[in-house]
Amino acid sequence: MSKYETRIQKRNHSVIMDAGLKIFSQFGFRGSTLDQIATESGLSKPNILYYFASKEAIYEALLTQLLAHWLKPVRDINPDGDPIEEILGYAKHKMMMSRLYPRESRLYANEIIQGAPRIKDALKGELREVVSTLVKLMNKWSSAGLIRSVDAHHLIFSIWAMTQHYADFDVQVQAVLGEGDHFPDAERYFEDMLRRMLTV
Amino acid sequence: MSKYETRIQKRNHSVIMDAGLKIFSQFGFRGSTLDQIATESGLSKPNILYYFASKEAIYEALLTQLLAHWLKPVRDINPDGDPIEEILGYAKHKMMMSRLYPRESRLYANEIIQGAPRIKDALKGELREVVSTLVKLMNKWSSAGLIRSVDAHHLIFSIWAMTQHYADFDVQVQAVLGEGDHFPDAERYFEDMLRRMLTV
DNA sequence: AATTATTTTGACCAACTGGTAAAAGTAACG
DNA sequence: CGTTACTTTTACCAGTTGGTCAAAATAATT
Repeated sequence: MSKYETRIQKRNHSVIMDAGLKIFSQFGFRGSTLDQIATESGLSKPNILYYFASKEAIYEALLTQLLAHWLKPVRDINPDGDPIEEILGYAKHKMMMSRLYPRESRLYANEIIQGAPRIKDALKGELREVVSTLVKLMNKWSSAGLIRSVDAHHLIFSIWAMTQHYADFDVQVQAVLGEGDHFPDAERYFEDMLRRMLTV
Repeated sequence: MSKYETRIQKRNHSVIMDAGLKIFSQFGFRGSTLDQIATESGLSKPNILYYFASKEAIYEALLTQLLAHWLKPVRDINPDGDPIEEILGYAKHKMMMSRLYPRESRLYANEIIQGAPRIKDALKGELREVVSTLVKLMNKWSSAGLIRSVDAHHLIFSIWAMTQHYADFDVQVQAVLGEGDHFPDAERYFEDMLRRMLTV
């Protein structure tokens, strides 16, 4: 039932996804061209269209893959773990993803900024549902006096905003702080912030 | 010395800037076309190019105007005012700008995400300088025991990240929370967060 | 080795892109 | 009213865009 059977298909499929990620994350959907993706992947343009039906198909495959990758750590939050450590663990994981996969972050940011024309349904469905579950858990925790009472939705937004910022606005961060790895300081600040917000 | 003398020039110049802002903020520079801007502004394409030398010229004019608009409230922070209220005032002002001018925010975000090819110099110059001044002021305040000792750079980043988020990721916020004005709740959460971070 | 299935390429296309040139239209002004 | 300066449009262009098609090249299977 697998769609990509031969080793050539497997390899080229992933080569194209890689190239697509690099190009789309830099220029957005409309700003990217198949020629760029072709050059980047080392394949010819018709060859790419042999593996993907269209430019849009590559982009959508990337978004789908991304959203799954994105939501997993939220789902992995353990309702029976230590509340503060669970939330901090998620936040740190998200920050690590920003450091290791900034292109994914930028691809997503590009899509959202432009109104999420291709994943609005997933946002209103899957994402909303996952967030809703997490919010209920947080509210349970704060009712039980395990964390401070905060607006759970906006707490989650602040985690996303911060982690996303260090990936998407990297150029700005580097311009202000100078070139280098600023994630250690960012993480320290971020953890302090969350502990202050969550500690009763 | 003024570049736009006649009333027709004034009107059309601003009509084009408006249309450009709308289009560029939605699709980024490469994803936007002069035809779109022409349609949006109600002028013909050659007529637009009578007022601006090129597509890029419109875009750059927008960015320049934007950055000034952006940095002003940072410069307006009063070193002799009450530290916490000054910082909170700036943060709230920035949040208000996100609510009132989300397109400007998105235009900027688009530019930065794509590596800031056209304003990197301004970031390394003007922006860095303004931030540097503010950081020194904050450090002075915390040395004097007026605010808690925090990493001033990352505090500023967290203000930018949060405010930018509610403008740029509006679709996502709406998808998660449902349609409506979520700024009041956001502001309440944000103020609480900053007070927790800054209060000794 | 021959046949079949898969992969790659080169030539091509219609639609769209940013931008130009010149002429026609309109406003300003003495 | 006539002249001059400004504004707008029409027609156009060369380069790029996403995508197609049939043929050639390669790999897999018998």
